[in-house]
This record gives sequence, C-alpha cells and structure tokens, in this order.
Amino acid sequence: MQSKPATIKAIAQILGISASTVSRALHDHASIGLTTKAKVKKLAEELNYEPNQTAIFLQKGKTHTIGVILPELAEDFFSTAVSAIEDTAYKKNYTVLIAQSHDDEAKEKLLVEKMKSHRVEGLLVSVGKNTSSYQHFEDLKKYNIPVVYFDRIPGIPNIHYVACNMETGTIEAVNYLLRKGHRVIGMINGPQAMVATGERREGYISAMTKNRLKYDPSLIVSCDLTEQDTQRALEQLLNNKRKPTAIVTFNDYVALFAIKHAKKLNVKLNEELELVSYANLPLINYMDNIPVASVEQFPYLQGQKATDILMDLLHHKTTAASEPGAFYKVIIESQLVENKR
Amino acid sequence: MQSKPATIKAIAQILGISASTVSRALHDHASIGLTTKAKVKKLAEELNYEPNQTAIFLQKGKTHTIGVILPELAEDFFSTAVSAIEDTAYKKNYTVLIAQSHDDEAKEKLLVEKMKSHRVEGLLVSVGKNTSSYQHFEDLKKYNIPVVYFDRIPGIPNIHYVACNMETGTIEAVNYLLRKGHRVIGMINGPQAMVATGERREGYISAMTKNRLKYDPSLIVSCDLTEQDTQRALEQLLNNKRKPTAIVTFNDYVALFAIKHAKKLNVKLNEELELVSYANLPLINYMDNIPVASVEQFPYLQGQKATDILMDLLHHKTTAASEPGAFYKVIIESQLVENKR
DNA sequence: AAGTTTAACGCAAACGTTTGAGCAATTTTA
DNA sequence: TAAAATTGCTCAAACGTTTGCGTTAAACTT
Repeated sequence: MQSKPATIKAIAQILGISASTVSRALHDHASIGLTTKAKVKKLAEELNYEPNQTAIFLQKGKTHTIGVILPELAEDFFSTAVSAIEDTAYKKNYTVLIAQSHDDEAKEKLLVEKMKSHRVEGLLVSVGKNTSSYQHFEDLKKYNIPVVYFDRIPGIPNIHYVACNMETGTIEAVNYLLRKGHRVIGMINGPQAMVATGERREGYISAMTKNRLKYDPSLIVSCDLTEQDTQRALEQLLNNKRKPTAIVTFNDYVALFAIKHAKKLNVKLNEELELVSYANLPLINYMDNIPVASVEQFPYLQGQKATDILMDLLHHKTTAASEPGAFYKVIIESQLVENKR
Repeated sequence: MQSKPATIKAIAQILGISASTVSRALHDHASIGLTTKAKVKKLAEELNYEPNQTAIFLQKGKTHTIGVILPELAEDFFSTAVSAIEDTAYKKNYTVLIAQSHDDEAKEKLLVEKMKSHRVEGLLVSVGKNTSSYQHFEDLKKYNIPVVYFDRIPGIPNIHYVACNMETGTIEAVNYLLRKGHRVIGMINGPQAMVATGERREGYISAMTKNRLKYDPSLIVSCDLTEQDTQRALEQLLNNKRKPTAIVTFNDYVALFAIKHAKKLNVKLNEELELVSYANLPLINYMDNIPVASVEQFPYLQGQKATDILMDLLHHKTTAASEPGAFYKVIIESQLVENKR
C-alpha cells in the first residue's frame, strides 16, 4: 500500500488499451464501448484511482485556485467570511489560498505578486485600512485575473464588489439613539481613506438632519482604529463643548477600546454614556453593559456572495474587459440589532 | 499585456538556445557560462518570468501543499492557529488548504478523501469533539502522508502532536480558586471522548487531593459543549448536595453559556459564583464580571509548532515509518492568567 | 601533435492528463 | 455488392519544467 497512486497509464497498461481510451472512458465519452467503459471504471475503482489534479491543471492551463487577501484572519469578521469562502469554493472544487496583509500596504503588494506567481485565477480582496493606492490590485486586470472586493472596498469606479451599506445601518443606529432620548450623539469614525468611513458619516448627517437637528461636525472624530488613537478620540469627544451622551463607534474593537478607557476615566457606561457599534464580534452580546445595539454586517453572506461573483467572472471570461458598466456591485443593507440582555 | 505569462521555452526561443540551458541558467547551474546566465536572467526579468509552479509540481511529483482539517474556522482559537499556520507555511513556500469539519465525524472522513485527492503532502488536524474513531486519519500513513495533530488530539499512541497540557493549567486554576477561599469547586467538563476532558479531570483531582481535600465526583459533570447541555450541567451543579461557589468551565464558549444561564437563574456572579475558564476568546477580558481567570492555550504557538513539525516530517521522509518511538510530542504547558479588570 | 580534460551547451525523456486526428473494423445505405 | 457511414479504439502532441546523458569545441596535458 505504500505504492504510488494509480495513474491512467497504469490502468491502460493493465487492461492492454491506450491511455486516451481510459481517459475518455472515465469521462463517459460517447465514442467508447460500454464494455470497455465498465472494465475501466471497475479497475479504476479497485485501484482507488484519483485523477492527478496537478497534471490536469497543467494540461488545461488552469490552477482552479482563487486567492484571498485580507487584513487579519484572526478578526472574527474575516474568519467568518473566509469560512463562507471556503465552503462556497469547496463546492465548486476550487482551492483557496489565504494571505494576510496585517493592514500593511507594502505587504499587500508583495502578496499580490505571490498570488500572481501562484497563478490564482481570481482574487478576493478586503483592503488594508491604510491602503491608499489600489494600483497593485488593478494591475491584475492586465493579466486577466478578476478581482472582487468585499467589505473593505476601495473608493474607485469600475470594480466588482460586495459590501454592506453602512449608511442605512448608521441611520438606524442614530435614529435608535434619538428615540432613546439622546440629543448629543458622537461618533468615533475610521480613517478617511476607508469608504466605510464616509458612509458612516453620511448616515450620521442624514439621520440628524432628517430629524431636524443641526449637524455638529465637532461630534465626529476619526481615528486610525488603534487602541491608543481610540483613547484620544474618546477624550476629544468627552471634552467637546457639547459633551455627547451616546457614541457610535466604528466597530466593536474600537468599542472595546473605548469601553476600557471610559472605565478608566470613571465614566459610568450606560448612564452617562451609551454606545452603539458595528457587529464584528459575536460575543459582544454577552457583555454586561455595552453596547446597547450593533449594526450587523453579515460576514458569512458577504464571503459567499463575493465568491459567487468571482466564480461567475471565471466562467464567463468576457475577454472584453472593457465592457463599461458591467461590474458587479452587491450592496447588502446593514441592519441594526438591539442587543438583548 | 493580455498575453500569456512568459515560459522557459519562450525565453529559449528568443535567445536561440535550448530550454534546458535556460532552466539551468536560472538555477545558477555550474555548467552554464556566465554570459549566457546573464543574458537569460536579464530577459527573464524583462518578461516578468515566473516559474509555473504547476509544471514544477507535476515534474517533481510534489504539490507543495499541506492540508488543515479543523472543526470551525470562525472559532477564535482556530482562526488564530490558522493564522500561524499560514504565516509559517508561507515562509517555506507551501500552500495551505483549509477545511472545516464542523465537528461532524462523517464530514471529517469526506474531507480526508478530498485532501488525498488534492495530493496534500501532509496534514494538520484538530479532531471534532465527537470523533471517536481516528482510522480515517491513520489510514493516511499507508499513503505516506504524515499527520500532525494539534490542540484537539486523539487519545491513541504513535502519533505526532502538539497540544497544551491542560492538567497543569487546571491545577493552577483550582489552586487559584482554593487560595481565594473556595472549598466547593465544580467543573463543567467536555465530552468523554476528548483527551482534554481527561486532562482537566486529572488536574482537578490532583489539585484537590494535593491540598488534602477529598475529591467529590459529583462536582464534575460533563457536557457536549452546546448551549443547551451547558445549561443542564450548570443546573445540575447548582442543585448538587454540596453547591459549588466556583466553577471551572471547559472553555470560554461554555463559560458564556453558563454566564447567560446563571443570570437568568438570578445567580449573582462573582458573589455567589465565580468562574474560571480556558482562553478561547480574546475579549473575554473586557467582560464585566467574568471569568476571574483563564487558562491560556497559545493558539498561535500551537499552529506554528505543528507546522514546523510537519515541515520536518516532510523533509526527512523517513520511509521507515515503523520506527518506534520516533514521534513528535510537543506539550505546551498551559498557564493561568488572572483577568485584570 | 596526438590524446585527455574541461567548459558550455543541446537532446530527449519524463511527470499525468487531455484531445484532435487518424485508422481499422463493422454496420448501414443505395 | 461496392461505397458510405458508424463504432471503437490508438497515435501523438501538448501543457512547462527538470535532468541524465551526449556532443562539440576549446584548452590543457606530455
């Protein structure tokens, strides 16, 4: 049993027929006799024949591999998304190559090269939070490697993507806080480079003005999503002329940092200050005081959709990449969920 | 630029030399002239030549791919471990194929077949919580595919593995609770099939008896790690003749279920009941009351070590797989960390 | 100067599979 | 019954690399 795996050649030799006949027989080709087919399949079964994917890929010039580049696999949002990507790709017999940029633009560029040298047929990308140029991704078009962005998408035209519309979720979040009686609502937003930052901002403004409240720019402060900068942002808000009684934070990690720091500053959470966040972490629900609500971002769904789109792109290889307006833009409406306690 | 990637053949043709010369030139083979080498390398650079891995793998009969089978990628412990596996394998230019069993033994068997058909060179495995037979993994030995288990390891001899020694961590945990004055300490343990269940049990007994306290078997109840069964286990403990004032839970997920249910039962956490858990979730630290301490399990380190071992196994292909006692057994001592608040 | 070494390269097979083209029998058609 | 169509199979090339073995010409021996 320590022998090498069975090959088509071996089967052919044993049966005294040619390799091409065996190959066709296994594929139920019309021009092969039924008896021969039966014999071949029987022997293949007995020998536990498994087609050598490497050989097939070489011969077909395909790798049946897609790549995924994302900031941090250990972040709950991404591991769930990858879980979906794996599941979806698996069904189509695609192999998934995962790589983490750790939010480093230089590493991102390196990874794109790596992906190219691995001959991935397509790429799923969630860009790093500080990435400002997307040229390294866009260059792939020249190699006919389609790219589908998900969640953290670049703010440029003519791309395929699936993402949550953070605007609607933010509107819901602000409305929710307004209904609870809050009038001075702060926001700890993300880096300006991120599309989601703009959407949250728009949502905030939209909700405020629609409720006939004036929009106070000093209540929105951006941060780079690190713990340190979150602390600064929180303090800035707490020291604002109009001190907020509620804050919408960019995501759950930021919320955690804020919570931690607020405790240190002896701010009474849920009395002096209520938080609403975006659901990146599943167990925030179990936490004692905070946040009161979260905007769901559907990581599994996003991963699934993005993979579906990529598969579609791969199977309808429109060499006319210049077709204008032919871009997938799947927008999932985010949704506010009140955290039960 | 939409042309196919450059090949050795193409380079050879342009330069009017043979493909073998080009290949050797690129590998700095001794028998190629310096001027030729220079010319080849220059042109390769210009054409953005990248070796076709598929062709190399076929020719060498290797895939440079390792597989990972684990229960649930979205669980924090595993996503962190995979993060380490990716990073480590990446450096050795190996490709990682990930698959989730969702704790289903049947699916696990299917995945092993899938991995075999993908010709993985080795496998990293964390077994499902209900898996009782390990034959599907052990069969891989016959195909010369080494298997390294990590974290959730089978309780059978002659395997390679890296895992945390839960016994020491448990001893520390129980000692910690004893020092805090607790005398009646309960334990919500895992399924009997899991090795870690036995270790936790041994640690518990060991800590109690070493402290001259008698071991009361009714204080250890096992559960299947689901929310429902955790609730049952908690109630069983709370209704026990000797009602525990502290409980060691199998992991953070179980702890969360227990916390949730305890609140519902109006049990005052941290007054009537203190919890110690095992660190699967990073942000348990941010939670308000619970648990008071966690046993760290070093997911990144485990993933790293396991990959290192597999790499070693792959490069020292001892065809004499029957060498007795030649098995890697890396045991990481678990460690109690008190959760600061 | 004839023989031997060395340097630099080419030839061809191999890895396992797919596929267009070809060929020999058998069956169908007119 | 001869020509045409069908059936069932084989040949050989191709995908991009690597590598053992040859081959040639130049450089070195004595």
